Amino acid sequence: MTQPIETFSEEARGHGRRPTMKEVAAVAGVSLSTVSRVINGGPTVRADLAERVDRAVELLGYRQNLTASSLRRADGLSASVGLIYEDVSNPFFAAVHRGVEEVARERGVLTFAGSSDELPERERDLAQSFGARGVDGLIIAPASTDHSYLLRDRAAGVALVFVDRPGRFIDADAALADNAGGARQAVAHLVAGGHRRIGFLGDRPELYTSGERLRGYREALAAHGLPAPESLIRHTLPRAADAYERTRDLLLGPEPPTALFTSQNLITIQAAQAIHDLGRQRSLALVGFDDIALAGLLDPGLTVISQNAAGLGRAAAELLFDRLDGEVGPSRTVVLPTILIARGSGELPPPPGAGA
Amino acid sequence: MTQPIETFSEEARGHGRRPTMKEVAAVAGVSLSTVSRVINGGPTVRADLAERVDRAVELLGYRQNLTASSLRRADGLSASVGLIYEDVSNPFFAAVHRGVEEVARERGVLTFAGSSDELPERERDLAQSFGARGVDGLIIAPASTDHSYLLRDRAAGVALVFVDRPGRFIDADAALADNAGGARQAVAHLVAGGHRRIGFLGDRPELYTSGERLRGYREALAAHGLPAPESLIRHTLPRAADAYERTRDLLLGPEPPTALFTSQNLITIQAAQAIHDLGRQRSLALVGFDDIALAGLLDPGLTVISQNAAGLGRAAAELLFDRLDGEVGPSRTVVLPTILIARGSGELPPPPGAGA
DNA sequence: CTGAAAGCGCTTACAG
DNA sequence: CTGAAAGCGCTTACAG
Repeated sequence: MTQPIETFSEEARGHGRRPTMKEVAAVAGVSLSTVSRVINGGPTVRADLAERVDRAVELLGYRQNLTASSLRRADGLSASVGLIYEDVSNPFFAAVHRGVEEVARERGVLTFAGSSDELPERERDLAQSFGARGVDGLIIAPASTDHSYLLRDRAAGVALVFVDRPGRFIDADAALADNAGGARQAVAHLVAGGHRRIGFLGDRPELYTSGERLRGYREALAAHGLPAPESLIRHTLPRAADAYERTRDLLLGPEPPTALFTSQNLITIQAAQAIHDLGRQRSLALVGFDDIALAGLLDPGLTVISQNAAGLGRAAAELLFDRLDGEVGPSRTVVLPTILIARGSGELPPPPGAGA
Repeated sequence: MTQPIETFSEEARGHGRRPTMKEVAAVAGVSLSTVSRVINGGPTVRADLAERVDRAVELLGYRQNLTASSLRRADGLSASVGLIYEDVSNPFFAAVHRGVEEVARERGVLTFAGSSDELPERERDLAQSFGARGVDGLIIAPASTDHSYLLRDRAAGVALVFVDRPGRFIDADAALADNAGGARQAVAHLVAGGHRRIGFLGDRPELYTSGERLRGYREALAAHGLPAPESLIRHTLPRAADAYERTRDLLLGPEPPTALFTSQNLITIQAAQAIHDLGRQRSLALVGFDDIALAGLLDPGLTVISQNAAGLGRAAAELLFDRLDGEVGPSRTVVLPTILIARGSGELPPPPGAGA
């Protein structure tokens, strides 16, 4: 393993200025107004003047200053939206980001992303920073538990949509997965496979998604007349990395489950590692929420509840643009269904003597 | 599986206005200048006036308009940087993003991200959009093959750093992984394990990283006196998804390799799937460039060349902020080392009769 | 220390 | 159709 290497090469850096519209006007020999009309595709400019402007733009390498433009513009729009979520490097949020971007791009709108690290104060800082930069809308996967601070921004005309988790203490549009339904699918699947002791491994329970998935887990057990003792339920605190230890606790405890439902991609990865290290990958059933790369290549393959992350991003962006287009109706919540993908780990039977 | 559900609830949306500094001044009974001084932490404001301003800010819910602010500011800085890369949903770039954000955050600088989809024209559009919004700097993982279009932006004072791949036709700072070195590590490892027919599966060869990794592959084979016939080399065209088919071509062809080096995370995933589907996971050695979640849980585990993606992002951001801090020296290239992580797939021996 | 005035780069009524 | 002027929300010399 080598050390970092630095190589050097030469070139002076000019700290010049960007040409202004005024300079373009001077070069083209027209007024500032005319240049503005040409740049903004105004309908009524004589062909030869437009031509002169275009040449001057080309010559000077002029680029419109959008911040100055939106400052004076009647609609005040900046053609940008802010996206705030927990962690850029979580593949789930990356896919949400992708979905938002796809829709925004079609409208020539730029996406600014920032991660909150699950810290309420960082979420607020980011929302404020985006607001101070004049974004037209905000898409937030909430970390904080009180979003009333956003009421002012919305009153100021900033469109607002929540994704993955709804806002709290604010009534706003949201795009959510069917978290409880997905959890019910997972548990029902394990019950159908003969399991009666099914463990739950989740995030901090205050998190909306984690709470909903726990609710679905409990509902499904109740629907099948099975108990849900607290001894089968574990929460990772404070980070998903703890899932490795929590899995060991559960499996090495006095009354271990015969199957495990893990509520999130990073937790599933840790749990799978722990199960593997205990040599239990063929004797403990596992269903995880969120699909994961390589899940199909494990032996057995990893059974998952897949949510449509890019779809959530797209749905959130569509809700947002509806508002920017003038939609003034009551707030809407879009709930996307989940899919169970059976690959083997969720179909392992309980050991002969277990259960009942 | 249920249909998407929409639920409605009620609340009127106010499309009001954000309070201005002028209004704060009126409420506080001071001049605009004084408010500006208080907001920007100016040194010389009488305590009681500052107090009145603070109260007015609180009362009105005033938030500074940063676009107007940077428009008039002497340094013209906007405290934001733009990040352009191929795909938000590729975990490698997500980790780079994360690294950039960590460093930017420490300086109160916001990160705006956009993906180029590997399209040169989209990269240019994004760079232009970011420029029009007044970013202080641009960090680019290049898709295009000619970056001279950025010379103007840099002349206008925009700091510029490339990450993962260097810029072309422009002399600029860059943060790169030791691509060729990592590939040499991979091949040397396989050769040491007894392999003499080692296949290469890479991206489009025009891509810098892919080209470098191919070069490292060839150099390592040459260094060990082994031939590198074209029949052992495959490129995915146009997308990594083709890697599945290319792997089959290679393994089912007339003179199949006994080991495979895959040059990128998405390609490795496809190749591993193909190898698995052919039932060759225990008889074909595999080393992939880039680490992947769950790689350790495969059987055998996946041996990889790991690059420090977050480190690349951090290094790029540090180069950028050095420039913004006034560093005017020649351009610098930081090269980060790679690490080989042996997990099993790269240590499989060639079959008894194979090779020389 | 404070305020009135000019001006950042643009768009938009308003005359012509 | 075109241009001169006002003004978006702010910062920054410049007087006082």
